Amino acid sequence: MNKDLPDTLLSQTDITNVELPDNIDFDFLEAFFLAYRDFVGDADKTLEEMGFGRAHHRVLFFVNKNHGLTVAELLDILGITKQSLSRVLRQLLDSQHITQKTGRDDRRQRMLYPTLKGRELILQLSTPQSRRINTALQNAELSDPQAVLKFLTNMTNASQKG
Amino acid sequence: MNKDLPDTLLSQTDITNVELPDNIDFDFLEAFFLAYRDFVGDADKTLEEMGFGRAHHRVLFFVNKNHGLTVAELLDILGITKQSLSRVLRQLLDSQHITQKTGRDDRRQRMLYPTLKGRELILQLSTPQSRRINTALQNAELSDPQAVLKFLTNMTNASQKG
DNA sequence: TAAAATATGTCAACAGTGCTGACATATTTA
DNA sequence: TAAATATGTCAGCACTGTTGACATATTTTA
Repeated sequence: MNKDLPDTLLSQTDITNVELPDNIDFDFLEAFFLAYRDFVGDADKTLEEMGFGRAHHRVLFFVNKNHGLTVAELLDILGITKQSLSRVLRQLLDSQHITQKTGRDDRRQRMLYPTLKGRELILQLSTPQSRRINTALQNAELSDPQAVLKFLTNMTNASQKG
Repeated sequence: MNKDLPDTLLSQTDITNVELPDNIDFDFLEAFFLAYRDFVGDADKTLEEMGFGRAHHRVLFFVNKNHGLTVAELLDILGITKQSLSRVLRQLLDSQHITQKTGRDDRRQRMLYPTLKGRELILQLSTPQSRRINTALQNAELSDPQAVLKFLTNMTNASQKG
């Protein structure tokens, strides 16, 4: 491949030693990526057995955490469009992991609730993730473990407004 | 939709108050998701202007962080297959953000390097992410900010082995 | 009350990024 | 020399995201 160029002699001006201004903690960026990669991976095996993907996990997670969530609120949290949500939510309704109730105040709204089946599934999905977090916290020898939660909360756009 | 059921009377056994064993910190799980969602979102606008996606970002990030990375090493870090990588890496090579050199020891290997153009791009992509992290760390009032990095490092599979 | 706005749902087409399987080339190792 | 390895490519497919268009039920506004 790329037989045109004698690639051991590829333009040395590209593989450059030019110093760029750089006050960026790449180690931290890397750690955040790797941490999240393995964190979400904890649930993959269970999800695959259910025929679900990570999108189902996220939907079920937030419905479980926030009983009575409306569709619009869920879309806002997930940061996706209703068309993206529809397929995944439809499957979770069909599989009876989630149920809907018509809104009391506003009958246009669909309030979402996890079923017992759904609650059991999200517990199963969350358990290895929670265990990973607890182990990581313990081994980090933090004087104040709550500070890590505060850091994570500060990372969201919503928190940066305040 | 779903006119068959009087959904205000949907099976109350599904919307259950049954207590499940639950020692899971859902707030922490949520915060981690939201933090990562907004963290990666920082780069989206720049990526879109370049005609790139988040996969390009990840590839360029690790090549920049680890000059001379081989393809196999990169695949291992990213946790994807070579077929998945190929399209993205091909585009980054074509756009001259990354260059290859044949391995010195093993001429089968392709050692990957960022070009000056690539280094400038990854700096541009990483700057808002780094700023977000620094602000979040400061506002978390940590006695030891390095402990957060340690926590994140502990979250990876590799670290859990030790 | 009629019209406009809102919340939700659905269809269609498409894009980005992952997967598996199969096969090819160059190079190194046994 | 034969087998193993590192890489690349093609084809087909799955999951999850997008936009645009349109429909229905309900609420709000004029």
